[in-house]
Amino acid sequence: MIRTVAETRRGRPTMNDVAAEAGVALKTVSRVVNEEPGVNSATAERVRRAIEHLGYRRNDGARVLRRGRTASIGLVIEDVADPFYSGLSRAVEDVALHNGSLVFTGSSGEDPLRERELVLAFCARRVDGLVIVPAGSDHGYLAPELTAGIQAVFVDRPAGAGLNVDTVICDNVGGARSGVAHLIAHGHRRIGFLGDDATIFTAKERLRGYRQALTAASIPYDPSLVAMGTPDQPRVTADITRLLTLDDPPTALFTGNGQTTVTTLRALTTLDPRRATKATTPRDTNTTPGTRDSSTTSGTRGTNTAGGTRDASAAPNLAIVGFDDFELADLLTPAITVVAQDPINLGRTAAELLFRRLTGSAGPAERIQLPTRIIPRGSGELPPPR
Amino acid sequence: MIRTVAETRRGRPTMNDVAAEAGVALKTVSRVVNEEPGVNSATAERVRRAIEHLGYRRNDGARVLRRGRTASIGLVIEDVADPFYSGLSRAVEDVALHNGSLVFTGSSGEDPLRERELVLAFCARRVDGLVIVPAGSDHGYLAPELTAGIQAVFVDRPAGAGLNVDTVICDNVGGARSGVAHLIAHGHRRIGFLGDDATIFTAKERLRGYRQALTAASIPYDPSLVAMGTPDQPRVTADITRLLTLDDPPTALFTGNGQTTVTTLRALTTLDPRRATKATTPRDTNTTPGTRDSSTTSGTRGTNTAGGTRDASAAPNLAIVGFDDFELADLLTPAITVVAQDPINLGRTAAELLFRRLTGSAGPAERIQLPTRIIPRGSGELPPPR
DNA sequence: GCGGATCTTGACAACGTTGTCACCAGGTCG
DNA sequence: CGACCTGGTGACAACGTTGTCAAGATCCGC
Repeated sequence: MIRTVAETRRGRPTMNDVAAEAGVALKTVSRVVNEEPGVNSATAERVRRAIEHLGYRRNDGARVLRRGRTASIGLVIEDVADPFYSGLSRAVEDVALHNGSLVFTGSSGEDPLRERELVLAFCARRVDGLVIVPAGSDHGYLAPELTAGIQAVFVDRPAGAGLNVDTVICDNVGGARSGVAHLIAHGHRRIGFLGDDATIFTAKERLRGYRQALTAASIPYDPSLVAMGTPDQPRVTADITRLLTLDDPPTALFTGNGQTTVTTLRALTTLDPRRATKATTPRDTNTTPGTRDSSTTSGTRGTNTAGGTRDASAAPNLAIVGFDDFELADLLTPAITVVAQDPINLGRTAAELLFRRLTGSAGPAERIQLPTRIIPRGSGELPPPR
Repeated sequence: MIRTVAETRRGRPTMNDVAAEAGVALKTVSRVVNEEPGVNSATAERVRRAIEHLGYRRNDGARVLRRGRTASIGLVIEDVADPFYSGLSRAVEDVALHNGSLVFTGSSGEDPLRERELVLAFCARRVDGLVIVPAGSDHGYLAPELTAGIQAVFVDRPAGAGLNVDTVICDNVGGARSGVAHLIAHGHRRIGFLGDDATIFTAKERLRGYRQALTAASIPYDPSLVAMGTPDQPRVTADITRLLTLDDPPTALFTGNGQTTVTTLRALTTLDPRRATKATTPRDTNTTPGTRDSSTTSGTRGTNTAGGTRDASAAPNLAIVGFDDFELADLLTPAITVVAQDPINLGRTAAELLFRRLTGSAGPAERIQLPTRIIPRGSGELPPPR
């Protein structure tokens, strides 16, 4: 009995090992593995048995080197753990699967440097294409990649100036405008705006929508009603306290993204016992899924709620409309009215566009805008106190 | 002036092109790119300029082929869009980044076949290691990979029989036991159990914990109080209706995972107007983030709540304890008491174990069990009606 | 001025696959 | 019977890197 070298070798068997085992040439194994026609069925069977016996698996790395396409794409988002992006992520993954592609996923955490590192690492792996939720605004580093033929689609936010790439975003201005108009239609004229950090594209756009709605209703814009920043609990609580202790406090709030909405609700519960579910059982955040980062989202304990001379709990029936839908919005009391965008649609549309490009679709860069829609649930229909 | 071929060529420049441009040998470029010592600084500078000029990036695929390690790992989970798994996913990603590795992510969707496909695709890409939340129970297909030297760590659920791999799970039995004991301590003796599909490991374990708690309190086990299955709205609503119309209905519910808890709350809101936030504004699920799949999670509209002869809305103050914490549990009315496990810790622990193996740690397969803890918030402390 | 050490550089094979081309045996057709 | 095709197979180069080894230049001490 002949024992081949392969059987005793360390590590992965190669096509060569299989060929030796089956007594054929390397190329014949290649043909069998790739199901190319023109192999005698008896030979093929012998090869397949050898493959089975040795536990051979094709090395796709080497294959890629030879053929060019890697059948993989890179996905850079802000944070996989954020429900908005994880929905988007899943949609991209599904489209990729459908196109026979694998997905490298990476979270930038709003850090332009990390975004860049991730993108370049993906490019070094020679992914066929990229889906990017940009953190930074300078994407000059992408230019060489693009001219080298890598396809990229930006989602949720556009690319920095000077980069001509496909983009899929939602109608931030229109969505915010309609959400604020909804509050105005229910009688509100003093409407607070709580937004994400002002450097973020979507935050700026939504503020723009807010102002448009005010203008359309001939309500003057009052900067003191606007607060923007990262949606961590202390900051939001402080901002809300400031808003509610104004001489002429808002009767309604428009919150600029999902995280901010949730943080706002938690702040209001802390500030206003009448709204509070159970004042003695503070939230324990350490193990909560879906938070951005355990260090940025601190608990409600010990937040600096003491503040102005007026009582911040003077607004028990503050109306609220939030941008972004979120799980359980319907089960809160009152249920939360939202301007919903569709992360799954966003991801799917972007990925489909990418694969269309990869299969040869030419033409100038597209900019697709997806609609939003209002889902009234109660919190946005509360009238102002008279 | 000499124009090199590289400048006019299509596609990516290679080290060869850079070498030609800089007037050095291929190997010298390799040294510069990899920051190996022993290159004259003037030469190195010339090479760097050529790299810059051509927009060269190292092809990591070829590099991998030569060196063996791919500096990438594969992550297979149930669904990236599920907040539990997306938290886990983010933790794995962070550890990978910290170890200079990229992550291929894939969702199995509880389909053993897809799990297998994903794992094998990752192996074909020669990932260094795998973190797997198994969907199936037969992992024979992994054996050749393991003997070939691929490291694997199973998370959240153990591997199928006969596979000796590292495993990180949480204390499902103990967690469920303590959650149910908590209800018993508050006076309940008729406690319903709503669990995930009975084929899923964690679901079985938690049912075991439920039974242990009953036994410890000398309460007989009543199978009619147990309902298991995929946590889609119609099924859960039907099950709850059945439980509440029993001759001797439960005064408390223990829900076996996050999705089931949420679905249960939604069902109760539908069934019991006294619990309902606003009966006229049904939830609109189409755009909600974090749902398992838009087809499995249907809205509450049109669910078959009509059923038994008794009134299913007869339990306004049903106590509830849920397995898994979830965002907003603290803001519901009443706030929801949960047995929290820590998906981030789960992911981090698994990934760290994987990288310890990859850096040479030998020894027998470990089985790490992480603790859970109860977070009382109100719903689990409601007494039974007298 | 010579043997040897040091520094810098390059030629070449190898990683595991696929594309190209050529070869051989056997059959078909004119 | 020779030209031609066809089905099956294999030899070989190439993909873009890195590891090994060796060679040439320069410098040291004696």
